[in-house]
Amino acid sequence: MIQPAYLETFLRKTLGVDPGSQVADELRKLASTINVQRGCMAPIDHSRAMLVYVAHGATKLVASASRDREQIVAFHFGGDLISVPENGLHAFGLTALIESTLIVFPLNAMIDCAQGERSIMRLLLERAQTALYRCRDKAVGLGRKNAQERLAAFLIGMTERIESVQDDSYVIDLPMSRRDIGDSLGLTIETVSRQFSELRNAGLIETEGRSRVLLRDPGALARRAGHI
Amino acid sequence: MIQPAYLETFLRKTLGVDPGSQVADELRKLASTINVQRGCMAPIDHSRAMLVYVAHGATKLVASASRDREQIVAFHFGGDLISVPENGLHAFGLTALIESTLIVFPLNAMIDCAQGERSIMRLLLERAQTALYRCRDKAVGLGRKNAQERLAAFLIGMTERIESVQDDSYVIDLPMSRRDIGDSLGLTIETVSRQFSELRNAGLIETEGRSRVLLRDPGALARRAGHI
DNA sequence: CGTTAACTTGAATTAAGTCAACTGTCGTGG
DNA sequence: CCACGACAGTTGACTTAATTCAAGTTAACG
Repeated sequence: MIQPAYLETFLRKTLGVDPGSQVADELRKLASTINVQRGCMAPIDHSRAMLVYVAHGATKLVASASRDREQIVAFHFGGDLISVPENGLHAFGLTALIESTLIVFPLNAMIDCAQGERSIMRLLLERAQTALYRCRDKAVGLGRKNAQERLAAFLIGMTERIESVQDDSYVIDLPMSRRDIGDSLGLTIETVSRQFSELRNAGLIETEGRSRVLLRDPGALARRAGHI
Repeated sequence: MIQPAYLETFLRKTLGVDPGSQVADELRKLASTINVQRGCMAPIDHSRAMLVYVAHGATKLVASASRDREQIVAFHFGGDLISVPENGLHAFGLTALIESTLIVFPLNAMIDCAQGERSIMRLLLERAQTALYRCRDKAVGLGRKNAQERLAAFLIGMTERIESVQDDSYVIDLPMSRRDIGDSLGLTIETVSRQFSELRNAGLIETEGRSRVLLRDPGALARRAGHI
């Protein structure tokens, strides 16, 4: 079930557009709000670049390097803006990790109609920069870090994005599976599992069930992440 | 020796700004044009994000994962725009591969003064998207491709950017060393060398001296690159 | 409470890294 | 213009981190 309010909130709060303005009207025409169930791929037209706003939920942006070799390029959470490229070297797909509401715009049409609005252009540019910086950090991890450093960096990064504090140690409820973590870190599911065990044995983390992780010593974890 | 004309050309041709306008004047005040010798790091203030235009030359953007583990995040050539982040998780440095002329702007100040100009904002956004897409493709390679696929993809990618045709086969003069290629592909110098030899033995490429590569069978090379 | 899929653990394999020796290229100075 | 030196690149032998294959466990859901 789609809350039409999501689009209005996005226009007003995120883009800072006057709901009565002509730009708002044009953007409403371009937008399609979709609800995607856990594990389902968002039905996105991949023949042109799209801009997706995560109104609510969590998603993964997956590239297929080839048959059964997938690389998760980024995870996204409520409030994030995702730029989904048209298919090029690799095929991209956007999949919901939990039930999510997404607002989808054709990127170029959206820019055409927003280019007069300073606040929108500025926001898009800032978000693109953030995505670029995150992607670069990911590249550094994939290129030059070992399995343990990658997992530690992943946990630290996730904590910054979905943290909730509980008696002086950070608690995160990961919406993604071990397979997703592996596909994001360029590792196999088994290696991810072994590294979880090592961090657990070292007393740096605890786990509860499949998804909950408690960071018992964030400082030590950050050191293992190989951040200078 | 710095050609002052570079800045004017950048303002007029790349940004599409009227040289007599107030914006042009403000941008001139923000810009610093520097000449960087082969192998030297550009003297950039890393306490804030910078935007660098490569007026002429070739550069590498390097992140230090930690002592003697460097990851090259991107290569750039004349006409490219680079967004150099302020130091965060990793320390970044921009180094010239050959003697280069760079025009450096503080990113935020530049956006402040350009945000009224549609063409500039649009250009910056497009360039940021391109950088993001390239970075994602790099992440896919680093996460899910083997050494040979990485080198093949690298050669194909470089050909698209610095190609010159010579009797029906592509010829590229790589401005970077084997070490740079390794640091970009997340491999050691020895592995890069072995993969060059394999591609050579397979008849897909020939090499002349240290830097020249002839692509004898670009189609087969692209197939080895693992592009779908 | 049972079933299934997700996760974990262990043993064997492999791709890439490391260490070490050798060779080729390129720039310099005789 | 050639010879030399220094460094970049290549090749080989060995090591290792992560993958693969194969059993177990455990968590979550009906």
